Amino acid sequence: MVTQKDVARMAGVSQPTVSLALKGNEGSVLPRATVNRVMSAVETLGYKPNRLAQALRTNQTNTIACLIPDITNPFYPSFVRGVQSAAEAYAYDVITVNTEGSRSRELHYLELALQGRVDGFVGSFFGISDQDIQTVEQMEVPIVRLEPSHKKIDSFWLDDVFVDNFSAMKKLTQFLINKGHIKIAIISGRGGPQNVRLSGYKAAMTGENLEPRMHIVDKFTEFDGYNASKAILKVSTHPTAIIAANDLMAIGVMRAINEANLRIPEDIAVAGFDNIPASQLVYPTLTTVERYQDRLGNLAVNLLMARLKSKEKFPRQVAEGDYKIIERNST
Amino acid sequence: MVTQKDVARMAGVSQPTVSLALKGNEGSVLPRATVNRVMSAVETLGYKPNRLAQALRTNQTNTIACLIPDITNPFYPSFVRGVQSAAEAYAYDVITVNTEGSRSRELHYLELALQGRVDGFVGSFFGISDQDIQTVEQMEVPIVRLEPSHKKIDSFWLDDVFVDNFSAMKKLTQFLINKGHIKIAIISGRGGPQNVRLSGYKAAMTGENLEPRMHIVDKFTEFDGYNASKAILKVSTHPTAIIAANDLMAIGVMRAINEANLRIPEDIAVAGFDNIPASQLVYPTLTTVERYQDRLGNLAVNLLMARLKSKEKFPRQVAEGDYKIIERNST
DNA sequence: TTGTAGGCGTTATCAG
DNA sequence: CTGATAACGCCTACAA
Repeated sequence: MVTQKDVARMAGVSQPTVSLALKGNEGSVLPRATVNRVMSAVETLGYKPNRLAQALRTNQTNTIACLIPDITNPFYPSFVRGVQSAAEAYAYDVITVNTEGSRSRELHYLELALQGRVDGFVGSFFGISDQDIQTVEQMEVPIVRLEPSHKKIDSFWLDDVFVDNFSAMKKLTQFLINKGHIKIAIISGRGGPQNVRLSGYKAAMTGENLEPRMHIVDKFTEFDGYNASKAILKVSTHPTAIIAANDLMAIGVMRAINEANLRIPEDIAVAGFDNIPASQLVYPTLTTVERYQDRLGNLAVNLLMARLKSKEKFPRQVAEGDYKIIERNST
Repeated sequence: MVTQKDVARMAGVSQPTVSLALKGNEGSVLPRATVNRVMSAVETLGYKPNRLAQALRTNQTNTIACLIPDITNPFYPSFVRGVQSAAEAYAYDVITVNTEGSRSRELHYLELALQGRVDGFVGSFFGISDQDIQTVEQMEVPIVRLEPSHKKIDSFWLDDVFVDNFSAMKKLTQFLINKGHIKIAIISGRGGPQNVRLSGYKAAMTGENLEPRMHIVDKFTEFDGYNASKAILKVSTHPTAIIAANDLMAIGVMRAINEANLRIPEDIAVAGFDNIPASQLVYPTLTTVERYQDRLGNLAVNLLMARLKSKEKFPRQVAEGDYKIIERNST
């Protein structure tokens, strides 16, 4: 490994001088000539700074961790992508970790910071509830969470980015109502973002004096959507539109409708949530809600960097991301 | 940050003794009592070893980099997952990087090793051609590539894992032939794995004295599959089966067939390659080839670890992964 | 303008 | 059995 010492020897200067020359101070205390000599030595030797040593000395690793429940869940890769590209712009590395959404694993990975491995966190913390905030506060590590809604808490370390799932689902429901649908059912789970979406649906329906038809499921796969719709379609007064709280379930809904020999959207309209890649590959293509996860990733990193670059604590930041109803052929 | 010094003070020993106690030598030179005192101090103080400092000292970071072209490409997440879970078992961290498949970015990220940030690499190197091997050799960093076929080269640092794309596609084609198809077309690109698959198709067809019908495309999206099939379907003697070199294109093929008011599989059978999540969400579900990417990820990490754990160089390793024809409703 | 000295937290090699 | 001591590569005073 080529070190500053090697460079120093070659340039005929001392090692600290090399260090100085490399950081290229604009007010440069060093004379041009010296800097040039050092630089050409760096060049010919192929010196690369050892970032571990830098980190040990400066106490910052230029690395952040990105925690997500599961990289194979189609919602996350583009968030990760957004995080990585933003981080790269700041010359930061990203360690991506699958937490399985479990609290213990989330807490476990937060220890990466205590081991001096990362400077901060970005990601989706399902497990860490508001009562863990104390723990987090005393770790004194900046964290930016990806949340389903605006949470009001006090903290000097926990920032949030969020998309307003409530109004997104409210708007999606309203969109169907405006299309003339009266009997609109929803299939949704109770956890995390899905619960918030459920409320949005309810708000839209009751706001128009329509009766909410809610079908609660435990898990959120295509299969769960399929099963739930089977039940829904059995009833003779079945709805003319079904909303699923995510695209995977919506695709299951579509299959059930197909098998019942009903047409989409003529007999029953279907809408989903998330705009996963598959949503435009199914037939008919699925109306859904885009959350611009890549931008959320960017946003999250920007908030994190604001903290990392600032020497002083400052109160919690919350940034809202865009969403958009994507109208396709299923409605 | 709690350091060994703090622990030492609390346990009434010197700092190096703490270091000794922690690594729990089985032949333990240290008396039980001392170890216990140290351990309880570790416990109460919540000491976590600073891995940067360890890395600086030992010259190994316990981190590997996973290079892939694009995390949003549905093929990769489960490979990454496999890599991460295997690495975790070895107590290694994984830094995942998107290279865009560009040679310059791949070479750039290989510098992570020179910066002392990672111990080795795993992933898909599209850009690094065989002529870069010299460069790689003199970096003296272990790399395990995910390759589309068995490549015979000499190296002490480059290992490969691969799935035999040639025989997989040959088998898939044979599968269709056995179903009675005579006129079977393929839509494929020329690059990387697709080229190998193309050869497999050709081998199967000529082996049965059937005329290959090859449609070469430049890119490999759903849209490209759609366009290519439009052309194919125009001809009156159109094939009774279409193979696409990946699932995304196959799904495009299915759409084109739908729009031509033909039935799948009665009029035309369709098969893809990769078993991406969407392939079982489309209607009808798509017959395709599973490559068990998660296992490949595991395998790759295992090969890498063999090198990292061994103090001596040894000749190149090549490991073959499984594949399987997944028969679904499109054939 | 440059070099010397000290230290970041750890491990390894010695004496004692 | 244990405690100094040095070293990993780098950065930051401060002194020359």
